[in-house]
Formats: sequence, C-alpha cells, structure tokens
Amino acid sequence: MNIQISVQKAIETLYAQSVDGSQVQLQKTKKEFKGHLTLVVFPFLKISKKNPEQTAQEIGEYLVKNESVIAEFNVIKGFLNLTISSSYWIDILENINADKNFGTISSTENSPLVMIEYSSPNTNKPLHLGHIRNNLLGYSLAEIMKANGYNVVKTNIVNDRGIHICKSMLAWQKLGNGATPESTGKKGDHLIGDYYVLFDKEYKKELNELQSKGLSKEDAETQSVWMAEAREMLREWEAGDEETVALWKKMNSWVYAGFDETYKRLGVDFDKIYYESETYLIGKEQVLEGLNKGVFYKQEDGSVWADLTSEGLDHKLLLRADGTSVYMTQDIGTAKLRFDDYPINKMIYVVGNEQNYHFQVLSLLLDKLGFEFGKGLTHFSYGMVELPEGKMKSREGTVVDADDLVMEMVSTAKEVSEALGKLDGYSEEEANNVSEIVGLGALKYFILKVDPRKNMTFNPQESIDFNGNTGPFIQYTYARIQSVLRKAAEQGIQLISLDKTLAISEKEENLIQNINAFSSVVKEAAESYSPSLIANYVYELVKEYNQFYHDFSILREENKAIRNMRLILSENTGKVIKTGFGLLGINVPERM
RNA sequence: GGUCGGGUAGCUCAGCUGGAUAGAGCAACAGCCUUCUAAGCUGUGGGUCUUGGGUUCGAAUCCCAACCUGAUCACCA
Repeated sequence: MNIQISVQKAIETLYAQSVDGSQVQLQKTKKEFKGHLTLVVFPFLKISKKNPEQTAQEIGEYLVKNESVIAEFNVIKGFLNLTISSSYWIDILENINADKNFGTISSTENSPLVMIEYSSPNTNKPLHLGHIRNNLLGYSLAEIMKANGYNVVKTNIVNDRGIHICKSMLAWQKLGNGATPESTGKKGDHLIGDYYVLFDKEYKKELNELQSKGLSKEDAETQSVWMAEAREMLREWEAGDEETVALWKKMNSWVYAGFDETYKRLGVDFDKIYYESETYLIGKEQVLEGLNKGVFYKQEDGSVWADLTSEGLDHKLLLRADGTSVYMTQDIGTAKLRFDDYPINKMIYVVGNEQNYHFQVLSLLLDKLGFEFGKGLTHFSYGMVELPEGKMKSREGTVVDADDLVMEMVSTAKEVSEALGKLDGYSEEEANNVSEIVGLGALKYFILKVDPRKNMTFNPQESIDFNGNTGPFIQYTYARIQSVLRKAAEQGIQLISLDKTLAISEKEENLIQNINAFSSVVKEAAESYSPSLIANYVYELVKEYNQFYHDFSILREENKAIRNMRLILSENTGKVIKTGFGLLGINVPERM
C-alpha cells in the first residue's frame, strides 16, 4: 500500500545504503507525462554514483519487478514516472467507497482539546464584512480540527463593556423615546448601532458649537456634556448602579438576539460564550498577583507594567493609574477563566492581523504568569477584506453590513437562477432554500478560498458568477452528480461490486487518485490551519470530474461493470465535495 | 524610523517543507446542445514570478539587500 516505503526499500536494496524517508519525494506526475507518481532521483545520485537517467532506470526496473502495484515506468531526465496498476486504483476506490466518513477521523474522550476563539463582536455595532471573514475562518477551522480527531470548543468573547457601550446607552436614553426592536421592527444590533452613530453625531455637533465659540479642540472635548455623561455612565456601571446595569442588560439582550440571527444565517455557532464584563476583574487579579510575584512592576503614578525589553519588545501597560483594566488585562482574565473551565491543550485566537502585536505580547505575558499554554497559543491572523470600490471606512459610511450583504447575495442568487430557468417547477419554499444555499455558498467559498494572511478583495458579482472557481459552480457539479445517481436509481441500475480485472482509463485512475488525496489534504489543512487548502482542492477535483463526466456517457454505457464503476466514481466524488464543503461550512443542494 | 505580513497574466487568486515547459478563473477570441443538468466542455492569445545579488545539479519557492504596499508601535478595544 505505501509506495513511499517501497521506493525507499528499493533504493536501499539497490545501493546498499539507508536513506531518509524525507528524501523520497514522490509527487503527482504532471499532466503532460504518462504516469501517476513521480520520483525525483537527484537526491540519490550521490549513493548511486550514476547519472540521473541511469539511476532512475535502475530504480524503475527494480520496482516493476518487485512491486506488483507498479505497472510500468518511464524516465525523463532525473524524473522517474511510475504508473500504478489499475487493480490498485480499484482497490483504493473500493476502500473509499466502503468508508462512510472518508477523509475524517473521529475524536475520542482522550483526544487533545483545541479551543478556538472567533467572532469577538462589540455590542455597540452590527457585524460587518470583516466579521464575516472572521466567522467563516473560525468555524471552518473548527470543523477541520474536528475532522482530524481533535475535540474542539468553539468560543466567542463578547466585548460588552466600556465607554463605547455607554455611548449607545446614553443616546438611546436621551433621544430614543423608548424605542425597542419590536416597536421599530429593527434587529436589535442594528438599533443599538444606530444610537451609537447618533451619539457620535450629537457629540460632533456639540464640539463644532463649542469650537465656533472660540474654544480650542482640546478644550471643547473636555467641556463636552455628551462625553462627560458617557464617562459618568461608565463609572455608574462599574459601581454596579442598578438602573444603569438594568439598562445595559436590556440593551445587550437586544443586541445578542440580533447577533444570534446573523450567526444562525451564516451557519456558525459557539459552544461557550465569554463576556468581558465577567472576565476583566479576573484579569486584574492575575495582574496584581503577577505584581506580587515580581513579574510586573509599578510606576510612581500607580500604573502597572510589564517589562518585555529582554524579549525584544517594549514595556506594556497592564493597569492604569486609577486601577482600571486595559484590553490586555481582559484577555489575561479571559484566558485564565477558560483554562479553569476546560483542559485545553491548544488555544487558537482567530483575530485580525491588526492585533499581531497584541497576541505576541499576550503570549509572553501568559507565559510569565506561569500559564503553560502561553507560549503555545496560536494567533490565527487574517487580513482585511476590501471591496472593488475600495476600503471600508466607518467614518465614510462605507462599511458593508453583514446582514445586508447576506440578503443581497441570496437575492442575487435567486435572480440569476430564475433568469436561467433553474427554479422552474420549484415551489416558493424550495426556490428560497436553493437560493439561500447558493447565495451563502458563493460568499463563503469566495472568502475561504483565499489565503487568510492576505488582504483580499471581495467581489460580490464575481463570487456569484456561476462559472469558474466559485462556490455555486461546485455546488452545481454536486447537484448534477446527484441527478446522475437519481437517474440511475430510476432506471433500476444496481450497484454491483467492482471488478478488479476491469481495464480502466487513465482519466478514471486520475480521478481516483484525486479523490484519494482528500484525506491527506484534510490532514495538511489542520496542520497548517488552512481552510483555503480545502477550498482549492475541492475545486481541482470538481474540474477533473467535469472533464471525466463530459468524456463518458455514464448511463448509456453498455458494459455493466464499467457503468457501475463510473457511478461509484461519481458517488464518491460527490461524497468528497460534500465533506469538503462541510469543512468550510458550506451546504450543497441535492438539486438545483 | 522599529517590528510583522504581502508583491505571481489586464483583473481576482493558486503554487512557496527547492524539482520537469509557472497554473486556474474572470475578461477577449474560436468551436461544441435531438437524448443523462450547456450554471457545462474544448481550443487560442496573454508572464523579465517587483528588482539586484547569493546558496546548488536545479530557485516563484531558501538567504541577504533594495523598492512598492498593508498592519502595528505603550494607558482604544
């Protein structure tokens, strides 16, 4: 079964020297050459003491003679192209066919536990396009880790405290006239977001008025009544003032209901949600403990700092002079709470790349505080999403709202499908269902196929174009496969077992090879935290399947054994597409 | 200025643990539907892989430098 080891053995036998497994590079043979696997023989020239062609020839001859799975070989320069026997491919296909969960490993109680933090919204604004990338990456990463046998806890940290929340509360209190999501018909998060914007508007208006009276910008800011009231509200909140806390709870509950709706539609979820309002005090405790242990130091004004100069970084503030927490303090507290709650082996934070420095520091601080997980934490960093029109800027009102975008994607999917007559004969409900799957598939695939580290441009129109490297194209291929299988079933075609003596075509062998590669792709995706790897693999597979599909008339083939083989090939391609897309959090339609 | 990313076709992106003539899609052009989903398939054109050095049998890939670009740099989260 393991060709890598066969090759290794061949070389050792031929040249009477042991070779390191990593030197045996077997790669997929390029399309233009005959064969399935290619061995690069350059690394072995030293021990063979012969030129590349001769060495390759020798190894090839040995393999064909001694390994039944190697049917033939050819040599081009220093490359030994090996052709694997058809019966081997049929065996492989049979194994894949028998394996219901092909490509995935299930976890046990003893499997390592990975905690993945993602989403991390503020409660004063609705989710936007950047959050979408975050949510999709986080969810997909969790699915990929699960598929590799890890236990996964998906977590969310909600930033529910601070001056920004008070701004929304204040504007609502003063200008809201008791508006609620019910009375306005607005989603809670949007309603609160509106008041946050309103605060900003009123505050700016006030500043302008003060400045027109001759005050400097700084003086105007200190004299602002709006800002003073917001600060006062934060003080009341921290002091536990009943009325303030009640208002805060009420408004937050609206926001959470709004978020839940968005999460549900995006298809993401969490096992455990943490709130900064519950963790910032724990962070403070941890910092004070660190101070006692002498890990941190106090400045004259009473503020607490960490000295990271020996690690090549700077000094970092952990508690302000007035004893209040900063962002870092909260993250320390949250980490402490999480590790108390779960036996975490690995912590992954899905957070934008603007926080690279923050996580570098967090890792060091946790380590200094004696948390063993500190050093090993992973910041899964991703770049910004831009639109073809340019960057999103909240000041210019060019932020793309997550809910609006999803709605637009789904309605575009519907329009396009209708125009193509694809929804003819569908009930309204079925049509909406397919549009939902396709619209979201377009969005998700387009975002996930790009390397997370890169800044990317999301082009809604291109994403929902049903040609090319898009989600809908892959979904369509899946639906077509299901159609083929349905037709076969209608015609009463029974799947018989595979005939191992069957001569199968090169195209079929290549397709099997590609399907078989799925399990190693899943593994690699987990090792390199890379949803995009899965996405690009699935696309390659789909393209290859399409070529195969167009070359053969699958159902009208006379030979039963061949027809059967092709149906099984289709079925397993479908299986891999569905599983692969599942790892990306994308649904596939049974028909479209 | 310091630190960390990114720079591949007109556009959007793969490829990056070194391997053969650098790949897709979009856009452009030319073909393919009496019959299983044409939202498809086939073909053509399009590249100094930012630049310059280095490492070696071999570099888009590794190292160094420069240039361009993004993020970040202590009391925002």
